[in-house]
Amino acid sequence: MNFQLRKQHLLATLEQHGSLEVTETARQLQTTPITIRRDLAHLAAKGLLVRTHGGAVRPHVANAPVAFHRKAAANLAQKEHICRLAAAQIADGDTIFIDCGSTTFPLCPLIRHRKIRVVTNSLPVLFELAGSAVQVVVAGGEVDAERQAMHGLVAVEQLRRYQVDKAFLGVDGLSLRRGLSANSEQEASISLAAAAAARHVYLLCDASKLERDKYFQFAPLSLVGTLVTDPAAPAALVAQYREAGLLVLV
Amino acid sequence: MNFQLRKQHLLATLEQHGSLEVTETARQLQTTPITIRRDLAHLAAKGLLVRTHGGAVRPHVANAPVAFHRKAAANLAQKEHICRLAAAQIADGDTIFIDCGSTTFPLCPLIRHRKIRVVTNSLPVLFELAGSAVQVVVAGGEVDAERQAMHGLVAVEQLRRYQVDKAFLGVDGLSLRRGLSANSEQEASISLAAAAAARHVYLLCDASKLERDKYFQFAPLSLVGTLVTDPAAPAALVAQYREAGLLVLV
DNA sequence: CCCAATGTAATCACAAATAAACAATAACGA
DNA sequence: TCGTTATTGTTTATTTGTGATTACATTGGG
Repeated sequence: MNFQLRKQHLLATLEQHGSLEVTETARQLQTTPITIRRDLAHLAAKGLLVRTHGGAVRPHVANAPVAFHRKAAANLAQKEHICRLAAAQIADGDTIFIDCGSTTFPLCPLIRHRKIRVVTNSLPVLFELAGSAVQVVVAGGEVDAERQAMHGLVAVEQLRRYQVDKAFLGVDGLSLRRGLSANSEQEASISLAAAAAARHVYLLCDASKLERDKYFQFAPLSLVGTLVTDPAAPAALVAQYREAGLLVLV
Repeated sequence: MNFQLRKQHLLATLEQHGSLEVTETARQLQTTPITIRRDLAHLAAKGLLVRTHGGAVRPHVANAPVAFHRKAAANLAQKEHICRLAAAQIADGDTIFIDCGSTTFPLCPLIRHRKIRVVTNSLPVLFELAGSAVQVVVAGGEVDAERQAMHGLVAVEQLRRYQVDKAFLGVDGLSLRRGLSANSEQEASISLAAAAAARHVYLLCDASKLERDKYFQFAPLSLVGTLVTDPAAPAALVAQYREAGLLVLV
C-alpha cells in the first residue's frame, strides 16, 4: 500500500461522502493514523482537501461564502495605506479597473466622490459605488458566490472590450523570480484581461504577500507598472523590485 | 460529526429557513447546545450569520438600495401575490430571466433555495440572490444608478447570448390595443432582448397597470405568453386578454 | 414590576487528535 | 558493501474539541 494508492482511496472517499476520519481510514487501509495524516497534509497542501480536527472535508465545503467585510479585516490598516497611495494616482476623468479582492476594496470609499468611471467585476465594489458620483461599469457573466465577483469566459471577453487608463489589481502572491500568482485560475484570467486593457497596471500588494508564491503562476513581473505596498516591506526587497524595473510606492 | 460538517448543516439550514434554534439543531446533530453555540459564535465572527437569543438568523446582506425598497412598497401585497403565482411556474433546473423593477423583485425571496439559474440586469435581484442556492448570471455594462440596473448596448448584446427557459418581465403599462409600454427606452430594449432569448415570456403586471399606456410603446401583446396579475383585475378584462391569445394567471 | 423558565458565559476536566523528535525499514545508486 | 534518501511507525508532550457544572443574563408572562 503506497502513497499513490492511499491518495486514490482518500480522494475517492471524500468524493463519495464529503468527509473522512483519520482513525477510521487508517484502520481501513491497514496503516497508522500518522501516515494518513501525512497523506492528508500533502493533499491539503495541493488544495485537494481541507483538514479538520480528526479528518478532512472536500474543499468547497469548507470555503463557505465568507462575508466580504469580515475577510477584509486581515491587514486592514496596511490595505488602507496602500489604497490611499493608489487613490492619489487617480485623476479626474480617468477610467479605471478595480479588481476583486480585499486589498483593492478599500479604494472605494476614497473615490466615491470622484468624477471617474470604474470598471469592475467585484460585487462589493459595485455595491459600494452604486449610487455614488462614480459611473460604474460591470463585467457581466456568471457570479462566483464565493469570491463575490463575476468570473469566466463572458466576463473576460467583456473586459477586453474596454480600454482603461489604470488597472488596480490585487494578487495572492508575488515574487521576483516567479512573478504574479493566484489561488484561482479564474481570478488570474480576469487580472490578465484587465492588465491587457490598461495603459498602466498598479499592483496593490501588502508586504505579507511579497516573495510568497501561490499555486498558479500567471504572469511575469513585467506585467506590472507600479507596485503599491506598505512600509512593512523590507527596504532591500523594495530596492530589488525597483531594479527589476518596477515603480514602487511605499 | 466535526465542526466543518456541522457548519455545513447550520449554514444550509439558515439558507433554507432563514433562522435556526440552538436546542433544536443540537438535537438534530446529536450533540449538545454548548457545542452548537460555539459553532454559531465562530460563524457569527465571520459574519456568516447573526446570533439571536436561542438561535441565529441570516445576516441581512442586503445593505440594499433604500430607494428601491421605498418604491417597492407601492402595491406590495399585489406584487407578492403575482410573484407567488410566478414562482409556481418555475421548475428545478430552469434558467430564468428576472427583469429589473419593483414588480419582479419579490420573486427573489421565493426562489432563494431553488436549484435554478437566474439571469438578470437588476442590482437588487443580484444582491438578494448572491450567496443563495441560485446560480446568478449578470448582464454587464454601464450601471444605471437611478434604476439600479445595467442597461445599454453591452447589456442587451450579452442577453442575446443567453437562452433562457422563462423570462419574467415587468412593464410600466399594458393595453389590448397598444401592447407593452415603458417609461424608458433603455428598459424596453432590455425587455425585448430578454423576451427574444426566452422560450416563454411571463409578464408580471399588477391590475393598476392594465389598460394604461406609457409614453414608449415597444412591443405587441403577442410578445407575451402568460400574463400574471392580481385579483383586482376586472374579470371582463381578464377574459379579453385571454381572447387576445394570452394565458392569464390571477 | 417581579419571577420563573430558558438561554448563555465561564471555568474546569477529559479524551481524542496532533506535532515533534526519533527509530526502523526499504529502495537506490556509487 | 556502504551511505543516502524516502517512507513509515513509535513515543511523548501539547493542542484541540467537547461536555459538565455553576453562576449569570434574557425573555415573556402574571
